[in-house]
Amino acid sequence: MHLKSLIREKISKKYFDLFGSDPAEFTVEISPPNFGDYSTNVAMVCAKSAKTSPRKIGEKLIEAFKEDPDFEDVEMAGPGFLNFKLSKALYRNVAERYSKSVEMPKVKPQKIQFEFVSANPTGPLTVGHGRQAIIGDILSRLNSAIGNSVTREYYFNDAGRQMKMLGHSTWIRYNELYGKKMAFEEDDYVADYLVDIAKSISDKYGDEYVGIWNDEVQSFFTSYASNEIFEWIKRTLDKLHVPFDVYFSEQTLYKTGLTDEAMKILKDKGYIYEKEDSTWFAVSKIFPAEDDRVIIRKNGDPTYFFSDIAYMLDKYRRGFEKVYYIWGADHHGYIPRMMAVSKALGIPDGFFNVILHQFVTLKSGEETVRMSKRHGEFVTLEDLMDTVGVDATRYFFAMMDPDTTLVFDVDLAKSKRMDNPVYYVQYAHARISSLMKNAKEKGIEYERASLETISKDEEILVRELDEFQDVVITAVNQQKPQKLCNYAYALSEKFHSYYTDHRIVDPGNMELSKDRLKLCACVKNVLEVTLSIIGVSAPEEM
RNA sequence: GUGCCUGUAGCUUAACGGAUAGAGCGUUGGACUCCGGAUCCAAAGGCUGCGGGUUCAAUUCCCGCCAGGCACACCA
Repeated sequence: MHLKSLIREKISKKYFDLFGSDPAEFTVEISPPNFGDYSTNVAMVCAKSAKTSPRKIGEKLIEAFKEDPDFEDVEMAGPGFLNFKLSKALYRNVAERYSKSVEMPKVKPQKIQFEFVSANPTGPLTVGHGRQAIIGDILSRLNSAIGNSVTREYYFNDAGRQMKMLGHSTWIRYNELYGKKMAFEEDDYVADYLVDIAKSISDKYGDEYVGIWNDEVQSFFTSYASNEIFEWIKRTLDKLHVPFDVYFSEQTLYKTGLTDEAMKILKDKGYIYEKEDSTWFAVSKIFPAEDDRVIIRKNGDPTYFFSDIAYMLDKYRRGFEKVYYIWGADHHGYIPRMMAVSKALGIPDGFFNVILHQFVTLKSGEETVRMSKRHGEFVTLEDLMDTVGVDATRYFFAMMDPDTTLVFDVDLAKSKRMDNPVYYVQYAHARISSLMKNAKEKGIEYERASLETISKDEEILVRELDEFQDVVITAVNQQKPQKLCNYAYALSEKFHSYYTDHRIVDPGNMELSKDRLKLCACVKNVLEVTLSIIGVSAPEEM
């Protein structure tokens, strides 16, 4: 059993026996050095309800644990912490388990959805999308791993104004190829990648569209360009190892009649009204401080917000218990109106969730690269991956709290030196792999080692191994992928330190060697699982 | 002006409300005739932006300031 859980259960039970009630919420954690192995604050948090002092509670618990063979020693220290020293047998059990496999904690399964990236096919993915892709991907991996049923979804607008501008811009580039200069319209896309697409059209269809602009040409250029770009986006995601289960097109909502249905529901409930020739959704009826929003424009075109309403209804109808929208921080103003939508549609609280992440800038040397999509001056996600590699790209996006702005240090990510955390962690794994190989060559079989020689320094490692489940749960609950990176780093750190102080494969002491190898195998297993969730490779050699 | 996010060592940052705020870079000084030196050990460097409050205990929770980022469209 997980050591902390074991200690926790023993405390709860003893406490109930002694005081006739359950203890208040308390913690069990790894002690600081020289305070035993694990410590709890139970005596302090229960003092008030038990109407006695922490010291008295602690003394009684210590007395009650005297005969427990799992605890070699229990002491009280500081303001009332109880510090436990665990038996060797417990440590052996834990190590034994991790040497075989790494179990994921399991939760009551839920059907959940993560919707992320969702970039419209008007241009390549940027580094900002990259951050979002990694956050979404890791949270998806985590939730699948603990037993939830996860759908990864990519939503895109394939109707509407932006698409039209994309088609028009491509057509202009196409005409340029034939020497016909035309003016871009105000919101057209001027970026260079459209030149390539125009060339490809020219290669296939020649000059048949030069100087001709009508609805048919419009729709041809729009769909040609968006298809090309979408393929490009998908290749990039593939390269980044971010798969999607569903690519959901906005048009579907209109084709299936879901938009009409959503409109009817909201109308019946009185959330829809007409004003100034437009149709409005009454956000203020739910959140008085918020402004109402237009869903059908004067010209009869629906806004994207209207699609989003129907899309939420669709998600709900599909039976998800929870949906997560992962958005860049610039979208945060969208949250209240979407929350209002979920309430207006009668969707239960807890269904609609948003995970926001702050922006990304790139740093190379002293120079900070600013993103400017508008002028076609931005670094694509693909360029970044080609420069620093997939592992570093993923790790660097994963290792920072989504709530903080991320300065992506390109030079650091590229470096194969010790200051690069990716290599530090991978190096630990490669080093252990090398040990295993070494042992194999010498014919040392360690799988069935007894672990009798386990002592203080090994226990440090075992405690760190046993943190794994907690880290996973915390990462999921707080939606913080960086917890995994921090953990992988901490475990690697403890291994490197252990390695330096102890000779693992010692021909002069076979029993010790086997025990140590077995322990290293545990570390390797946990590192592999952790890295696999981060989506970074665990190399045998580097 | 309103809302959201963030202020921790010179730099990048960690810390389910817990004990002496933990790392890396940089600086200084050390460690393999032996398993991968891409490693390890040590030193120096902190009124955790400021001021209140809650608590046995606050970097963490609450309130007010200050600073930076972002958003406030019939664009997404």
